Amino acid sequence: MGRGKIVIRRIDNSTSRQVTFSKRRNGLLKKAKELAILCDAEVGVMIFSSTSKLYDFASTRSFKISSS
Amino acid sequence: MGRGKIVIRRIDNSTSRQVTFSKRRNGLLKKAKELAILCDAEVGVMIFSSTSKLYDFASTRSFKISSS
DNA sequence: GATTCTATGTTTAGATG
DNA sequence: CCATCTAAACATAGAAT
Repeated sequence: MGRGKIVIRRIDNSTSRQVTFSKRRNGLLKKAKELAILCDAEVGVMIFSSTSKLYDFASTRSFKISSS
Repeated sequence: MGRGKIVIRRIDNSTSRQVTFSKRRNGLLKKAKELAILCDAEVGVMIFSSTSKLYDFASTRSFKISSS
């Protein structure tokens, strides 16, 4: 993607890491929503930034937990 | 993507919906892992298929929940 | 139910406001 | 910190297996 292949490994430069976090976080949340809608699935995503700020998505108000 | 643009709306055909679920589920989990590694973030994803089968990913063994 | 193929649509790295 | 641009990398619809 973009100008140059990247390797999946922690990004050392903190500025680049923050920018990539912002972009990919939005991308992940978008994909989660699409999966839930397209496939009628329950999807939950939670992301904590390195500064512990939470970004999340849930396809329903809550997950029903039950024993099977 | 693929041969023809798609609209984000529940896929009516159950076979197509199942195939798309399989592909996009893997795509979402992969993106989650990449985000966690690249950006040093905590990421958790849980996906329940329409038959309630669970597929998930967590960047750590557990999330530490605490009041702020 | 997952996987392979391939044309095409989507995401995104890096640079720039 | 977020928005936009562009080219290149990546994800994936549809068909077939």
